[in-house]
Amino acid sequence: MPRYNPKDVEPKWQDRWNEAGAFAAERDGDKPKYYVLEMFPYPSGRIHIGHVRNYAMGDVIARYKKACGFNVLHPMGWDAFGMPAENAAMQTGAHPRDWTYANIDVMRGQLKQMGLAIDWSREFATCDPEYYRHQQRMFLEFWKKGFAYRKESQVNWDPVDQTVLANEQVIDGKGWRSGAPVERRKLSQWFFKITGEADDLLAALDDGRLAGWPDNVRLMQRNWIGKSKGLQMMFRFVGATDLPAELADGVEIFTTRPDTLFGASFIAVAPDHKLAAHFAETDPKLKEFITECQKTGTSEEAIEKAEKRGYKLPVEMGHPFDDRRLPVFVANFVLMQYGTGAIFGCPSGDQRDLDFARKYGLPVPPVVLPPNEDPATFRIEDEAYVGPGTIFNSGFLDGLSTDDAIAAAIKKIEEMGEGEGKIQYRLRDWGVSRQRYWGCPIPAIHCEACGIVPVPAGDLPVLLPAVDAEEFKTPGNPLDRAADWKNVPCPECGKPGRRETDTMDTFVDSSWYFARFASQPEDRPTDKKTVDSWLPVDQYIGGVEHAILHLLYARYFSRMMKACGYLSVEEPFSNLFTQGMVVHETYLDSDETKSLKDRWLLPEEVVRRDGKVVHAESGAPVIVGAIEKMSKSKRNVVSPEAIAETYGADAARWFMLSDSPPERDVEWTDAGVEGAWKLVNRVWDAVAPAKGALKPHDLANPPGDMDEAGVALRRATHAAIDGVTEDIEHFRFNKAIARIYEFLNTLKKTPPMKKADGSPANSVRAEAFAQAEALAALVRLVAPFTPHLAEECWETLGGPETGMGELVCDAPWPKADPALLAKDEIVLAVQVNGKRRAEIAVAASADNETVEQAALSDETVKRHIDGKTVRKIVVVPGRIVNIVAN
RNA sequence: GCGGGCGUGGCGGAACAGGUAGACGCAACAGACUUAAAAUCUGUCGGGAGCAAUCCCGUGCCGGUUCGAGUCCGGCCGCCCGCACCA
Repeated sequence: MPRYNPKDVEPKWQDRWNEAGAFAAERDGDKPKYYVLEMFPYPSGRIHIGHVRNYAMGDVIARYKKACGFNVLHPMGWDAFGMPAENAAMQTGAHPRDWTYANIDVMRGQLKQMGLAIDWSREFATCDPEYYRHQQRMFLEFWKKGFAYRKESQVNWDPVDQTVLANEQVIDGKGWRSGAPVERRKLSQWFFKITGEADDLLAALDDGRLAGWPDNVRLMQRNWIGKSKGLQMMFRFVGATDLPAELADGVEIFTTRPDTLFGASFIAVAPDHKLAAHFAETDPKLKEFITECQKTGTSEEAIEKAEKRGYKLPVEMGHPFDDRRLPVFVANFVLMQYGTGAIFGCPSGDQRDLDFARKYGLPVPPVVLPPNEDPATFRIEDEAYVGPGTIFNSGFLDGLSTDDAIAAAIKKIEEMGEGEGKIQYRLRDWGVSRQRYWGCPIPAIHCEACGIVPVPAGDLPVLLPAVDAEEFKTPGNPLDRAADWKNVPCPECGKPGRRETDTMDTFVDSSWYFARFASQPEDRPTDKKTVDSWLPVDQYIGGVEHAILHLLYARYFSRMMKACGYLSVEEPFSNLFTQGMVVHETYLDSDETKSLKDRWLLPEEVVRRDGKVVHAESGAPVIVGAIEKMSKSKRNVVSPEAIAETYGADAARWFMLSDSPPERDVEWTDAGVEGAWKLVNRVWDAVAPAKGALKPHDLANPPGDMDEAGVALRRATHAAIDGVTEDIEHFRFNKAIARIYEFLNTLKKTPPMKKADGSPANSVRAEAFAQAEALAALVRLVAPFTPHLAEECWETLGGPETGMGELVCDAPWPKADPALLAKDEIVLAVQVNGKRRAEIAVAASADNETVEQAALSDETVKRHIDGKTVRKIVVVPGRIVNIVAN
């Protein structure tokens, strides 16, 4: 019997698929379409095993759906713009373009080695001018329609590197590379008006348009959009102020809790608020305080976690409902981006306000009485009460519920003409400007006379200028220094102008790539008819880390593209699956004289010897660290190439889908992949001796004279088909795999049916049929998971001669016969007072009375109810019997 | 800080919609084959008591609902992820 050798077999079938054009998607005939898409990779250098898991999942779906008769689109491309290429340029001197395309070449080869059923003819990278030129064209249209606009916003600025920093590049308030304290700086930037679609983006989460999305992702998006109803109102200064006219009116605040207005004890504005800026002009200490606040990063997390601090302004404000005077602070926990950048503080009803009030000795009047509390004894100590209750200490609101009080307070303020009920969103407009080189240039020209002018459509694309690789080692944005490129005449007046040097956020690139995969006309982003024939994506698969931004931006982008006539769907992804990460142990060299950075060891540098973990070469002890997401910095990565080299792509794919549920993290272990390798061989060992077994049988016509063993095998076969099909449909790959194991165990335990001895001829024919059917099913069931192995088995069994398909990837998915799934006899557990005491076998069709009698007559059951009175018998048909006795 | 997720044998996990906890895999142990090892095959495998039949305990912790709770409810504890310029 030939040994299975993936090194020969896998490339052989990859070539055969290629020659046959097996995975080209074509919109012809009357087959229904199915679009499977995995989030495309960033070309970071090499494929890691996390990619293998992601793409293996999509591949199972693609191959399964193809077998089920769908016309499948399963494309691949590269999310190729972004910071790592520029970081690499700074470190190694390689030009981002060269670095990126070289990485793509390597990674394409690695993906092909995995045997994915991908239509490679549609591949592109987002840094291809042929892709981003269309993005520029859409940008101009969005601009014209008012979807794109400019406004000022805050960024993290590194004064040494002369660059804007991502939040992840700010560590303890300092730039990651320069170590210089980060400043917050205002820049004029481009935005997409995503808030204009906030309502529809929110509505679609619940109206069925995203029924195929996981609840947790929809919830995260709902929270992100953060629709809240509240009150926007003015607080007025007490007495005369010498403030300029635009500030003298007072401070406009937004609150979701107008019911707690009587609990107000201060007013606070954000450090970026214009009122703060005004007083800072004449107050150096305030100026210093604001600068201090700006050293906190721009992330919401950093701001929320920082100690609550404030600076008191020399003004006071009146309470709208009584004659109290409230102090006014500049406070570091008030966010300028949300609401109006100003709040009223109610310490008894908000933890941040309470912390602040305690720190600055402000009063804490309680105004919401929790249920079952006595107003005489209720006190706020260290915890604010944020829940519902009855309003007290609150004048005209006393005795109302929180909900009623909210309505009453809004009504009153509206009557007073001091404000109105308002809906606020947490969602902010999408800032798409990036002060970087390696991104899609924003097609605009600044002109002293004409302002900001669009690049004429005929002049597109605005290509990135050729920049010397050395340029990236100089601080700042190379585009700013590319004089030849930057200095151009204004397209409107012809006077000297300069190009916009901002490039687009890479989330823009990934917001429409799925549409471009479906349709790639040369002269426009998409051909509407073609793209509509494929969209929406039927199954989108990717990491949960994209649950909010990428998926929300893509949803918004579809709406903009629809408005411009490029496609017809609002929601581009009808079903979403978010898979977990691949994690691995980390290993640390025990030599503490080295810097931590240099002590991390690759998994292949480490071996387990006599229960100890040691360095493979030196034998020195190794510290086993936490199990973490695979990352370059901790070196806990395994190379898919090395795995494929040793065990083959099939084993790697199988392992990545077995054991752990796909939505959960999976730990990569050597033992695990060895287990998968064993499986590959067990399948081969089951198939190889049955060479040509399929040819003599017509699987559609089972013989009628099957004996018991044959019927048992057929039942197992059809149970496996049924179970695996259900499991794949529901993304339970780990369970599908468990069922395949079960089936294979049964198959192996069934004695060989082609007997050479004197068995009756009919029986041999019938049993051989059962076995052929089992093998044909087995091979097709494993095909989505281990496609190369399946092809080799299919050929060996004589599959091509059955008329089902030359290749198993073209063969139809097996169908379970319901008649073989039904059981005649079932085993029921019998409980006495809720504890399992016995099992009884009854006919599947037995009625409750029969079941009760069978249960009561069981010896063990009798013993347990002896001397007691049976009070009740619960019979759950097909499941359990519970006898209640005392 | 806010939001989301997860806690089941030595390990990854299974358990449908409240109905036999531990499917399937890994590891481990015992045996077969082998000069030997690897590979392969067979068996055992949550803890405890018992020769056995069988019984007691057991799904992070405390409490509740129910004939019946890993699953539902309330309260804790622990771990992981996201938070707008990483992709």
